[in-house]
Amino acid sequence: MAQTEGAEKAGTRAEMREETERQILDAAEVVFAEAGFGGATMQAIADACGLPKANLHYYFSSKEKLYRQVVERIFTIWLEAADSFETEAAPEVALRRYISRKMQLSREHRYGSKVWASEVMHGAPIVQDYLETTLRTWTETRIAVIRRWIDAGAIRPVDPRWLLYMIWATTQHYADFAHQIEVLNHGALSDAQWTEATDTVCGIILRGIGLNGGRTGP
Amino acid sequence: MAQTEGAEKAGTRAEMREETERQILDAAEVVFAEAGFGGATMQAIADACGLPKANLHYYFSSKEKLYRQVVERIFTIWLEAADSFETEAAPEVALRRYISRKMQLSREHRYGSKVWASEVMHGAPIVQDYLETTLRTWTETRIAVIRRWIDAGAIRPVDPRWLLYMIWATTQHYADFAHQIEVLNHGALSDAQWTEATDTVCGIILRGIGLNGGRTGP
DNA sequence: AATAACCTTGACTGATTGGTCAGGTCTGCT
DNA sequence: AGCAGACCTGACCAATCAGTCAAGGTTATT
Repeated sequence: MAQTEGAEKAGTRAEMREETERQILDAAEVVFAEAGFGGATMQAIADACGLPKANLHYYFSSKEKLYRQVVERIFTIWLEAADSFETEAAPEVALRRYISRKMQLSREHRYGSKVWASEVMHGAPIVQDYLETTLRTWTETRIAVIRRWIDAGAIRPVDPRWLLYMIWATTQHYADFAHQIEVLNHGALSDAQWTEATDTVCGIILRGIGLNGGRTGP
Repeated sequence: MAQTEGAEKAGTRAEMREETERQILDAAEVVFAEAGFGGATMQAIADACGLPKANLHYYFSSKEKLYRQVVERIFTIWLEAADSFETEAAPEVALRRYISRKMQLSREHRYGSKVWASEVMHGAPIVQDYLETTLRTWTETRIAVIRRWIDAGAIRPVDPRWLLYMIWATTQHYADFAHQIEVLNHGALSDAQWTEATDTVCGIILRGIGLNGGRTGP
């Protein structure tokens, strides 16, 4: 009974193991996001997913290993979203889609975003290599794309780096500073507000680099 | 000798106490920023300012009290910078000055910004009341100012909230994600890069809300 | 049914950490 | 000089936490 816990359907051994690991990772993501790596305790994570602490150590040999897997999972999701920055599309289309996707991610993966932010803020002790390899490569290809747009006169000449940082900062702010935003908003953002915020962010950035990004005419 | 430590000039008792407290707060700011509240240890802070741990407890009764003072000091600096958003100036002047000031703050108070970000990310357990009073009031007055600009047709109609969040996010990103930026940049940003980033951020945002914010013509 | 492999868990441990305290030192004042 | 009050600190707790372990339970396979 203990193994076929709750409402989950029993599957093969491998499926059940995967399911349990996912539950632990989900709980760990929230706890790490809310307390930071140092402030999080294995007991708190165990409580959050209703498992005894010793069981966590059966699936993840150490707190650091568990944390590493949480961060790696976030990075994977980030990478998938990064693909929505299509290098072949027109700047207006590519940027609008990328910004929208990142806003959606901030809404759906608030805790993941916070863990990533926390990790980078603390000097990326775990994911330093990702920054130097995957992220750097991705960034350089996108910088090249933006440069081409500039050379073609499609957008105003701005250093692509500052533009990318602006997009990352603005979109991730809605996850990382969600608490502050919700205090100022007297509650969580509504569907309409998320849409409006996304449109506004797209509008300002696109218009800011010389595109007629707004919904209404110039 | 222990009391007239290092190169500091001896002053009155009160001055020396203030000086020591400042040293501790400076060290604590860095340690809290780099390790988070939970990951920071009093011993690490003590080492960072070259004082025995017991001495820290003489000046600050508990880790939480020390942390609170660090956060309060940051909030004060933030408030002073917030004054550079002059409510009487033209939108282009007010916004450009405010953004520039915030960029400068990100450069000069990286650790403070990180502590604030961390505090808010974890649900503002210490500064919740500041968010609900001071920050909310400040934000509401600036929203009113921006609304007036919109009504006067000075800037395009955008919800002032999303604009403010964009400014906060973008400027603070240069402090909170400094590590990531420096990895991608292969080193710290130069004076010229800071100036260029500031100009670009100002340019995109001002242009994005319908002002001719760039240095060059339209 | 027997067996081996896998999973679960309460109880335990060594190490770390926030905080305390007694006894010492220094400073300013009379 | 002598005293009171402020300051300093090594040594010391009690609590907490990551990680261990042995014993028991469950499942798949033959």
